[in-house]
Amino acid sequence: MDGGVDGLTVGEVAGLAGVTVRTLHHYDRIGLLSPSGRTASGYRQYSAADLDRLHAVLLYRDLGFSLEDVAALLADDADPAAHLRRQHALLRARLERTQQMVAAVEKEMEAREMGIPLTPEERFEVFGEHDPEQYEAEVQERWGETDAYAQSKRRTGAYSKQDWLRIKAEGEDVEARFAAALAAGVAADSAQAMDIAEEHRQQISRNFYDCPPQMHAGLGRMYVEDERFTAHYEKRAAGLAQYVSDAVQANAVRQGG
Amino acid sequence: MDGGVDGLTVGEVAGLAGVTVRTLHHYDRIGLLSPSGRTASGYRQYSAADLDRLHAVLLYRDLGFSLEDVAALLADDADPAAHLRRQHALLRARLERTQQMVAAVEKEMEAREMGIPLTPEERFEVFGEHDPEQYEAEVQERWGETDAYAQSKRRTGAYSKQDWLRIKAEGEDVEARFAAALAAGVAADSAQAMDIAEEHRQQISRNFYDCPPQMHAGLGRMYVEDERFTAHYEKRAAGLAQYVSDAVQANAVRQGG
DNA sequence: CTTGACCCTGACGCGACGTCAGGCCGCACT
DNA sequence: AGTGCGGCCTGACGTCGCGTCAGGGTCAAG
Repeated sequence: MDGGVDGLTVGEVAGLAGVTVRTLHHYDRIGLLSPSGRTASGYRQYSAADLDRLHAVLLYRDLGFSLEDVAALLADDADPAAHLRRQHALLRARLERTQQMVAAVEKEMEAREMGIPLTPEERFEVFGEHDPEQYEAEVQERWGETDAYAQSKRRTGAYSKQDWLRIKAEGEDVEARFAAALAAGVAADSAQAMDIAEEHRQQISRNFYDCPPQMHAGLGRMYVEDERFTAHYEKRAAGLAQYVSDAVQANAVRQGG
Repeated sequence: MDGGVDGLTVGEVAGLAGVTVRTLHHYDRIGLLSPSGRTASGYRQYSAADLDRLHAVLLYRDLGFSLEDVAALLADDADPAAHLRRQHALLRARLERTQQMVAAVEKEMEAREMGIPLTPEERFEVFGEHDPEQYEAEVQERWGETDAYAQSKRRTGAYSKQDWLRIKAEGEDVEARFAAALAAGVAADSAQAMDIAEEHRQQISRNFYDCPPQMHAGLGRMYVEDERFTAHYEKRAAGLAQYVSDAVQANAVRQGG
């Protein structure tokens, strides 16, 4: 009658939360999460409030905090709403960082496809926010755009030479057709130009990685934003980078709609 | 003359990659990443290829792989393009999971706002994919929608009672105005209904957490998708949940465009 | 009243480094 | 030519967050 809700055992909580019993023992031992009750025989009993706390602990832990820091966070302010706000902010930050990492990998895939070398800073910049000036000058002169470096980059690939030549030829073909369309005065958002763009997209998907229209649009933007990709296209024809970018984006809208 | 590129020292690589020298020593010791050269005096010399490998190591590590697994991954296939594809897929999976966690936190914030209890499974389901059937029945009968559980949930909040009453009153006000608009036959996508929706959004932002239009639209969808939220509105007036949802989404489009 | 699943408390082990300790390079500055 | 001083080397021990027995009590079912 006196509404004392009974608790869950370690095993039940462990099953619910997807952790081991040992983990819960550990959290009890270090005082991070002690069950609010025990049975006469010493069994741990976890209450609903304990589950709340465990939930917060696991989320913070998953976000990379040490258990000591988690304890501090949970001790700081007892307001649960504040935790939800903080967790929300932290998760959104993580989301953003992951998106940047995805973008970085996509950029690298595209760079590899074209044989364009990325600088070491560029490749690591997504890991932690260390000072970007620090090693810049020094590494620039060591690993600058020397032929040796570019070639070593290209050699690291373990493609079959056959495949590589075929892929290269396909790429050449599409680029040539883009250049021809540009020279002929075909509008970048015309069906003809978009068709070439679509073929470009499917080529990437076949040969390198799955490239949905939206991602393709991102690559298109990069062609005009990153000077090395721009240079790659401008070497063939003036204005080609912008032209390809426009056609790719127009095609993405067409495919997406 | 014979183009042997010289390497980077541990400190330089550490600075570039944002790790400590000790970490690089460790990776060398366990054979995960041994520099391709040494100076006469025993200094480690890292080549560009070593940086490539380190980059992959750090990415996989960041994704949660043990160093042993990372070694296996890197040994598996020497094709760098395969790694990029795999990393891309893993990152996208992580992105998705993070998005789910963000959504879960948002749902919980909203639930707390309305005093609706979430089941334990619901709160933990985003952590690891353990069998959803397993503990379902058992916990359902223990922690089902009893008053005791709901009340204990509500009590866990540490709001000042003043604040809580004011916030509650504000919520009541907006809900009442929604209900009145519905009763008066005002269309859900009319300016009047959207104005109430916008006030609802700003109320959430003020009292609970920053709620941009897009997120607000997500909440709106939940009002008709989750039966408990639906019930909350339907108790006041039939069709109100759908009405609020429509108004909120229309307003999101208006604000977003 | 036994059996098997679950609980308890030590206690040791392990992965991925952090953190000295003691000593060797290398370059600048005097 | 010496003399710092920062950076590099190799042990070796410490730490964190548990995993994994070992040895023993508990509890509902048969």
